[in-house]
Amino acid sequence: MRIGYPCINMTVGCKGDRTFRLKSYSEWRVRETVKNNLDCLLRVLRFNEEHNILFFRITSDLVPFASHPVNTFNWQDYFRSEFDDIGDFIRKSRIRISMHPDQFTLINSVDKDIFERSCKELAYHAQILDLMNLDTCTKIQIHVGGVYKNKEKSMNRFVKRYFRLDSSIQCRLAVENDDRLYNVADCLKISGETGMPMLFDVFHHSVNRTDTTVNGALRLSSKTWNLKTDGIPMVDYSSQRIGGSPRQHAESIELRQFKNFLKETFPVDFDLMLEIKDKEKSAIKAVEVASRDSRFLKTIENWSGSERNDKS
DNA sequence: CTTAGTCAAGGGGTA
DNA sequence: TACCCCTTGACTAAG
Repeated sequence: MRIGYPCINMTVGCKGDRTFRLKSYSEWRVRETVKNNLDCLLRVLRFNEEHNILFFRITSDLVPFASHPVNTFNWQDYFRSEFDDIGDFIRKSRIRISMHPDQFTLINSVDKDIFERSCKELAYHAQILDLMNLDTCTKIQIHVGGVYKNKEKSMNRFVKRYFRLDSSIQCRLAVENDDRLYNVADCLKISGETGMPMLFDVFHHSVNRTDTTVNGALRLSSKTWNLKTDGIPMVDYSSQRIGGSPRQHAESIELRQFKNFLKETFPVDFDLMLEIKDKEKSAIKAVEVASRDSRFLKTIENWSGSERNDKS
């Protein structure tokens, strides 16, 4: 078990998701922004390694307008050595990476143009991971998409469209249950029809549930991950914001609940993404709690003495 | 300098 | 049809 958080670190003092307005687009601006974002990403990854945070979601905003026609700059070649270096660091530290395209990436959209744009956006995500030479255990997680007034048809459209995607994208995709439309059972069905692993989101399950328990859903989704090609399952975790609307994420991790979750899911192994607003602060607390859990300990201890700690 | 409006991209629910 | 929610700042022009 690795523990991590998404995209942003609030301690290190740099932002890895800087962007700008379309109106102020220039090649120079892309170059400067991507340089900043890649530098920052490496700093954040170093911070994470030092704190035993070995799971991290890379922001989709790494390259501004990456899949937009306005961006004709060949950032892939220009930053090749930076991507190489970051990838080397990730592999050496045994950090697990995921990405999560924004909600307008919809491969089941009834609108062909939206599907086309989504393909480009997914290609961009896969390209980032390819440039870092990361394997297929590195996942790009997406939701099923909209219902468009006919859920069954929309699920079938998702499956059909999946098979039209480039294999470099297919091999990295995981489908995640969302908080309103497609629950665990729906995603398991799609997983069965496509062969893609299902990423279980504990919080979404609590607001868009089936009659399966957390543990049941976890076990079912775990079976969809091929250990060799997909790695151990990824799981998203959050709790509800106190006093907030039912779908809002918590400000900080609720430790009592988290301990309970660890107990409840034992001994199923997975990598856990904490979708909590205060980011690395909660991740550090969770690592502290999990350091009494054998799944987490095994991960850390198995790696001592390996390359990772061989820095002298 | 501070502030408020705006920003590439969607879907769904409600009034 | 119009607006709000999800979520998230941070960019940018205006004051």
